[in-house]
Amino acid sequence: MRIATWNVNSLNKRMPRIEEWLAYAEPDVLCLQETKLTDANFPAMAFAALGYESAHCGQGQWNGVAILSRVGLDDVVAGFTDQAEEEVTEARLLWATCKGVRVLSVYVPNGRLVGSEHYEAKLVWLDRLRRGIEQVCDPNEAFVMCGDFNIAPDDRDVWDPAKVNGGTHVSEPEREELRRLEQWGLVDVFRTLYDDDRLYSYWDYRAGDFHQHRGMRIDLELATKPLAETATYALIDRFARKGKSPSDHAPMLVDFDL
DNA sequence: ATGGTAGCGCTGCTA
Repeated sequence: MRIATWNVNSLNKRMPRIEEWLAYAEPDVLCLQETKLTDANFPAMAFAALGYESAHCGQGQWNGVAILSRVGLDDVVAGFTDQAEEEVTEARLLWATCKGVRVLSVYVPNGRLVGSEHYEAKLVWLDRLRRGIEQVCDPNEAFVMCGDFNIAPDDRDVWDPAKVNGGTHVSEPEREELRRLEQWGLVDVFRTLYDDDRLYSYWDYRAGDFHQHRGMRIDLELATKPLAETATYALIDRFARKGKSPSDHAPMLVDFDL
């Protein structure tokens, strides 16, 4: 079972590339972030024509998360576990079950500058999400949260920890939130397969960062141990970040032996 | 060359 995640930075702009990528990467499940669409404008029919059921949680101009699946898509819910659907104002969380695997598509707030109100809100947001996971999920079940965490787990996951984003994405309180998820029972699946540095998933559009390979690994799949132990292969597809009109993120996929 | 882009949507915000 191939489960992928991709911050597409506008589904409208990226649709041709996404359709091309679905055809050659053939994920069973694809989590999307930053669709920047309302639900009414989400192209469910186009995905259905490619064999994918889909669900979307959008607000329009910003954010927006989706899950595509060709192996079933059940129990779709948006938002925090302690939040009624009508209270979901920021479209950053979408849950579903795909062939027995609980999947969460997640777009963590950016945080902007360390110490800013946005940074503090990011930490509160992460804490609320983790507490919800601990209440609703079981570390012994098959569960994977996929998406743009806006946190680089380790210094080897960034080109220069002193120069990125005014300190966000690499600060200790943010990384502590990741470690709390790990303490509960989640595993950064990519790191069970690769130890190397300089394996990035995001490069700023500005200053030729992609071509200078000034990037960060902030797109993650965190899986419970029983699921993570079945992982046989992972790939951050840098090819999909090249060429005309790419997203600033590459897609990542993981093969689980299910 | 000491700044650089991209998307949304129409002015500046977000990343």
